[in-house]
This record gives sequence, C-alpha cells and structure tokens, in this order.
Amino acid sequence: MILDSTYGPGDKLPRDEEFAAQFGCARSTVHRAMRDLAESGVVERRRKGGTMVRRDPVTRATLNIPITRLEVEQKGCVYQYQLIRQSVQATPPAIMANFGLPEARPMLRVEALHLSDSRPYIFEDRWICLETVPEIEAVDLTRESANEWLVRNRPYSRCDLRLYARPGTESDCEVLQSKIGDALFVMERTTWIGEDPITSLRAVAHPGYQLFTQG
Amino acid sequence: MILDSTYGPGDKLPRDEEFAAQFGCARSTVHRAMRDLAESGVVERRRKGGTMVRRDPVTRATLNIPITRLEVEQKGCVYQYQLIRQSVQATPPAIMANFGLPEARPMLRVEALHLSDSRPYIFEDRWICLETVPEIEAVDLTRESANEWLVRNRPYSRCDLRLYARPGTESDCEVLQSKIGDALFVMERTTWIGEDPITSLRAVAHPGYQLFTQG
DNA sequence: TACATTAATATGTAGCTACATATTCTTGTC
DNA sequence: GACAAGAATATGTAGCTACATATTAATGTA
Repeated sequence: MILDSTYGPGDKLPRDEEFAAQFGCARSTVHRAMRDLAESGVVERRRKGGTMVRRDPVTRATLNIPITRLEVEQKGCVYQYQLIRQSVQATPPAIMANFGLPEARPMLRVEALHLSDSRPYIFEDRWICLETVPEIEAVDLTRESANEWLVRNRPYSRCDLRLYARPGTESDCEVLQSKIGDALFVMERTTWIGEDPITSLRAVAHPGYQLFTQG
Repeated sequence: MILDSTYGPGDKLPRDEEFAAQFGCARSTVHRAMRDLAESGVVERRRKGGTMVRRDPVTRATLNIPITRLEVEQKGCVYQYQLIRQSVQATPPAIMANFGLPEARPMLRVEALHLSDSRPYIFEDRWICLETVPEIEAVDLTRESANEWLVRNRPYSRCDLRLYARPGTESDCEVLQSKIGDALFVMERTTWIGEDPITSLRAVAHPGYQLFTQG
C-alpha cells in the first residue's frame, strides 16, 4: 500500500490490530511485517505514537564485506597474499582516535597485500591491539593473513566502517602498481570486542575497484 | 557464546529446542535470536540442516543514505541546491545497462548541484524514466531537487548501489571546484518500482567526502 | 495556570500451539 | 550397488494469549 501510494510520506498508518482485522490475520503477523518495514527504513514506529510512513525515507543498503580471499575467489580469480612489513609499535594518534582510546597501547602493525590473479588487489595497513589479541604475535603472518586469522579467531561485537576516496601516494604506487594521483577507494574498518579494541585497518583498493550492495 | 568462543566458526549449534530448554525460554524466543544472528551474517541456518556458525563470517554493515538536504542539515550546515541542466534524451547505453533495459526509452536527464554552506557538496547526474514517472516533466526542478521530489512521490521497491573512486574530470572541476585528478567518491544508485525503471544516478561527492556506517 | 499524578493506548517482547517446508536420512526395490 | 520413494527432522511461518514499556492524554490539586 505504500508502494501504490495508498499511504504516502508522513501518513499515519492504522494500528496493528486494525490491519490484522482488515487482512484477517493475527496482530503478530502484522507486527512482524511492520518490524521489517521499520528496519528497512520505510516506516517509523513509536509506542503509543503509532506507525508513520517516514517523511524523509532513507535509502538503507546492506554492504557485504567478505574476507578478501573469498571476494577474489568468488570472481573466479586466483588469490595470493604477501606480508610486506610487521612490527610492534605504540598506537599512533589516528588509530587511537579510531578506537577512542585515551592513551597509546602496544600494537602490532601489519602491512600486507592481497592479490588477484597476481595483480595487486587490496593493500591493507592494519593495527592490532596486543593487549586484546596477544596470540597474534605467535602467528606466522607470512602464511596466513591477519585478516583471515582474526576473522576466524577473534569475533567482534562492534564494527565501524568509513569509506572514502583518496589520491594515490608514492607508497601506494609501489604496492598497488598504481600511478601517483590515481583515485583510490579506501575502506577503514575498526572492530572491538566489548569495550576492548581489536583491530583498526585501512584497506586501499586497486584503481577500478567497486563496492556493490547485494539486493 | 560465539563472542566468548564457546562456539567458533564452522561449529554446529544445538537445535533451537535444546537452547530453549537450556535457557529456560520458549523456542520462539530462541528462533528470534537466531534469526537476528543469521541476518547479521554470524550464523547460517538451513532447514533440517540446523544452525552453523559461519565458517567465513561476513562483515555486514548497513549504510544509511538520507536525502542530501538532510545530510547537509544534520551537520548543521546550510543547504542549497542548483539545477544545472535539464533535457529529455534517449537512454544512453550505460544507463540502459544499469536498468537492464533491452532498448532505449525517453528519459529526463537532470544535472544538479547540492551545496553545503555555499560550497559544492555533491553533483548528481540523474536519468529519470519518463514512462514510469511522467509527472516529473511538470515539476519545477529549479525549486525542488529531483532527489527530493522522487523520494517523496515515487516509492521504489528495488535499489542497486555501487560505490567507487574516480579521478576528477575537467567537467567535475567546474561544478565541484575540485582540481583535475582529485580523487572523487562516487555513488551510483538505480531504483525500480516492480519491474519498471524509475531513476539511475551518479552522485559525485566533493573531495574529502566520507561515508560512514552507523552502528 | 502550572505541575504532578494517573489513566489510556499502541507497540514490544515472550510464551504457547499447530502446521508448512526444505533437507537429510532411511528404507525398499530392481 | 544405484536409484527412487518415503519417513524423519530442524527450521520457517502463523496464530493465539499475556504482560511490559513508553508515551500521550486526562485528571486533580495547589
């Protein structure tokens, strides 16, 4: 009824019970449908206030970000991985800000390159909190990527995501075989378990990379 | 229990009924929880097959893309809008591909600029299908943006989204006051109502634009 | 009139039951 | 042993009831 404009933006919908009577179904069924509509951003519900078609509908899209290896393999390409650098450092201010940390902590910095059919795919610059994930120091990151190890061994309870475009720097060119000034797609991801920081990373994709939503 | 690694990737979880007995709650309650976990990409469920912690967890994030005016105003900035060009044209191949259309249709092309505090914010190049949305020809797009008019008057049932980075072209520079070669963040969005195409647009953001997930 | 208290109300959550549906497992036949 | 048919099973959906919760509306008192 919203799709055929029976109800438009700003309109108040009947109570769940009324819809139930109208459609000859149970209130729980209406409730479930309404819950889905509310989740997708089409309607807004408030206790006692009732249900309203959102006046300013939001395009709500779900991004699916798989492990990089799977992303490559799903395209039918051969995945490879190279560890570039690895060292223990104190948290730099930018990463502290991502985590919302008041003071620096010892972290493992891992720079690595994911390849697709032997061509640079994504370069990741990752910081891993050694207090939260001490075991990572014992992992051989030349064989298994930190991306994969963490995903398999460290569940997270919160994930922040930031997407933007950035011109390629000189160091990008070296690893991504891009040209200086190329427009690069960047994904920054920060995860926590409870209040404890796990990892914060900046993934820079090769020129031409695109991110889709699946619907 | 997944967070504290009682169950890890690849593990099979007990049946809903067992969990219900274990926690002293109803199966419906377990079912609801499981449904949420499945939706967020943590577990995978199959009828008769049972529930499994995903072997390759997916980072599933929800993007909230509001009307551009609201995005600007929510930052406490002044929103302005300029219509740049408007004309009826046949669908170009790229837009036909976005819609999956076999042949060209008459479309209204609208190029417009959204401003934040008098500075270019997002430039949008939009194609609107005149067969699906004939009323748009009568709308004064110098006053109301097509973005806003469509959102308020044309609900959609499907939305495809594509995100990438692109170096700024000469024409970008003119409208966005960017420099040639600047890395620009691009969002392409295509919507349908049922099988009928509504609009397909490329929104190019000013240099420095970032997209977040809210969690 | 101002303010605090109370009642009314629509949604939110949880429990129960019954049946549908999609797989898997078992069984039976050739 | 191969394959088809049927039984078993875990999740999916829908219905019912009861109560919780948040918010608005109404009421009462100073």
